[in-house]
Amino acid sequence: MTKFAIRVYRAVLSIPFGQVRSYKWVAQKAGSGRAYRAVGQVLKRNPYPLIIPCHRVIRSDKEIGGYVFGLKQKKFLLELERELLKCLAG
DNA sequence: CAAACTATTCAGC
DNA sequence: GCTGAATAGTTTG
Repeated sequence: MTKFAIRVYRAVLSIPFGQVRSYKWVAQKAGSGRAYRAVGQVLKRNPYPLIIPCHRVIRSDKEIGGYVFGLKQKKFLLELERELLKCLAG
């Protein structure tokens, strides 16, 4: 657990429901906008991949980077949140 | 401290 | 659309 990791977790947890951010975004909030690589590292090695919405973090190209449980799950969660958002919002 | 690793991103063709 | 180069932090020896 490092300061950078904590910052990354806070940034990721700050992502609203149904929303997605890029690693660069998280890295910037974490402190260094050029540590997107480290962000991925910290995310993949995060102590609690469940309490952290790491599935809301995707590549800048809108591409799925990776996921602890599998890319399919990540995509599924993203689509699920969008669908749920539509049901809740409108 | 140094080397290796990484769920990325930008630039050139 | 693909290939090559660059950045910053964690991890391991």
